[in-house]
Amino acid sequence: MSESSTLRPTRQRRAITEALAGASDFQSAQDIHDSLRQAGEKVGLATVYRTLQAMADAGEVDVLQGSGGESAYRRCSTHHHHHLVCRSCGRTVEVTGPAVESWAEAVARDHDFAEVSHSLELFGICADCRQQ
Amino acid sequence: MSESSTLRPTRQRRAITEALAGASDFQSAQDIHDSLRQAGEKVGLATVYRTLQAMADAGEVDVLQGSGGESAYRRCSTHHHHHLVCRSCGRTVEVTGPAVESWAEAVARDHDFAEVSHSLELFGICADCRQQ
DNA sequence: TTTGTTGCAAATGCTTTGCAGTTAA
DNA sequence: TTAACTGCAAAGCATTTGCAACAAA
Repeated sequence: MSESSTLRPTRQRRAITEALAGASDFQSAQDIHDSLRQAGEKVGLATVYRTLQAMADAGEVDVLQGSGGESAYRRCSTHHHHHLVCRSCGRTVEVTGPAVESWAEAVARDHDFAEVSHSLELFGICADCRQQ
Repeated sequence: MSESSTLRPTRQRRAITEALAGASDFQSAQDIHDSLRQAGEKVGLATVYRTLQAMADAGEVDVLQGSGGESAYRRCSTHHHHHLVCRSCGRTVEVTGPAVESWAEAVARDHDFAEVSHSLELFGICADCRQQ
């Protein structure tokens, strides 16, 4: 938990950042660890976890909760948005939903809740996967 | 994974169902196990997990993915809806969002995705928790 | 030098499973 | 009797943490 102290740009940190930049879809910490391995970069698994967590705290990456207790990370634009994920191939599309945002706020107001945030993910089968 | 075979109404099964019925909010498998313990019902933790999973498969309960790799269960009305959960006390309110449903369908259509489902949860601080 | 970082291995914590005994049908 | 169900304890997994060696500032 290194608060907002000093973050050092180390080799490992850079490698992980690049691995995320190169991937188009969500990847688990272990996926990233494997990628780095194959790319010849030696980075400890614990370091991958720690770094990913730090990046998530800093809002540099998005976190998606898998159903098996594992988290998937993805480098993301900073503005608020959601994802449409293909259940079959994992392809991900970034989507925004103004309608949802305002709806969420209205609901929160109705029930007198403050500091409302929301998590929303859409799942389906993409056109490509349907064809075969 | 006992498909659509025969489901037997046992003492344990009943106890778990009642524990869920008595609770108003989401509870983890372990929470339920504890409740049963205190209520004098002796049910194995593994059984609680197996039963909860079976009920989830049957659509009798809702499953919420916690951030720490743990699942929370709740007896739920069968119609489609979402939840507004208090981050502080855990109080849960069931909400529906016609706007969200139609938005989700529209997005899916735009990107040519089929069989679209979505998971949506709202989190905030309820009025009671804010007062203290 | 000082302090954040890293790697490894050990330790967590939640959930699943193997197996033998138990129970509903 | 038979096929599910149960409990216990032993895995299984993803993730976290302690600690000594390291590296950036």
